[in-house]
Amino acid sequence: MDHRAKRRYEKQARIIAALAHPTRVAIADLLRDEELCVQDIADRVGAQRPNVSQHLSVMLRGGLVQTRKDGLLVFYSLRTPCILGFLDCACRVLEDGVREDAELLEDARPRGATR
Amino acid sequence: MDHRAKRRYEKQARIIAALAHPTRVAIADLLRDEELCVQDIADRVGAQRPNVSQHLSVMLRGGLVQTRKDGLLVFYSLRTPCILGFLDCACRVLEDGVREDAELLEDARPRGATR
DNA sequence: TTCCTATGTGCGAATATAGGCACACAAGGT
DNA sequence: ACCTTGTGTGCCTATATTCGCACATAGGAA
Repeated sequence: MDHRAKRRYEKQARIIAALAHPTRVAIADLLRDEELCVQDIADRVGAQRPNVSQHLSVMLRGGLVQTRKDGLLVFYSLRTPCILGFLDCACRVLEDGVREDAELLEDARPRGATR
Repeated sequence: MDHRAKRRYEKQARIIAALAHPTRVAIADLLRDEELCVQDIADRVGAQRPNVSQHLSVMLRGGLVQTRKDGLLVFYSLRTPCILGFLDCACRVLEDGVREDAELLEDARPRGATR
């Protein structure tokens, strides 16, 4: 593998990893169409401030979010909407999985069986 | 946060995490438009068979790839093309980052300076 | 058939990395 | 002076990653 390609894969993986955590997925979903400060995110996610702050710093380092300071508060917002495509694609993968499982069950229950 | 939503975020994060590694990004890029067996992937990625096999098992468990056995070989292929959207979006994030940095440098070099 | 090779995968151990928690501190508002 | 907000630090635990080795399987050759 090319050395330049290797570097690119590392950077891409770093960005993807910035979203590879349940709390960070929840944060991205919260920021779908509004900007929020750390305390609000912590309240809605159900985590503690330092924890949320750390996750936000990971997402900020990855370039997924941007900040806007307003007095005492720091508002976070998504930097590009295509990040939501991650979540939607993940949902599609999940849907494909359940559809496949459903088809397997169809085969096991040939006709008319209700239970 | 709702308990059901929490579960969904965990599942989404698990799928995203299945791609959050340089080697796995490289594998997804290799499988962009062709199916490959483990040995070929190992050769092109520059890793060892057991290592690639483990990464593929992670991607398989996450539902990102599917397998097709043909005699001695096991061919892996992407299960849904929207996964490539992950990579493309990651590239866009990177591009936005360099564009932003370039703009900052523009401000620092007002006019006509070449070096 | 028997032997041999190639492929893929599971297992165990060592290392590296991430997550979570508690605390303290800086900045800004009242 | 006091409170709120956000962030940094240190510590511990859990998980991920890699490697070497061994094993099962499938195909070909003698």
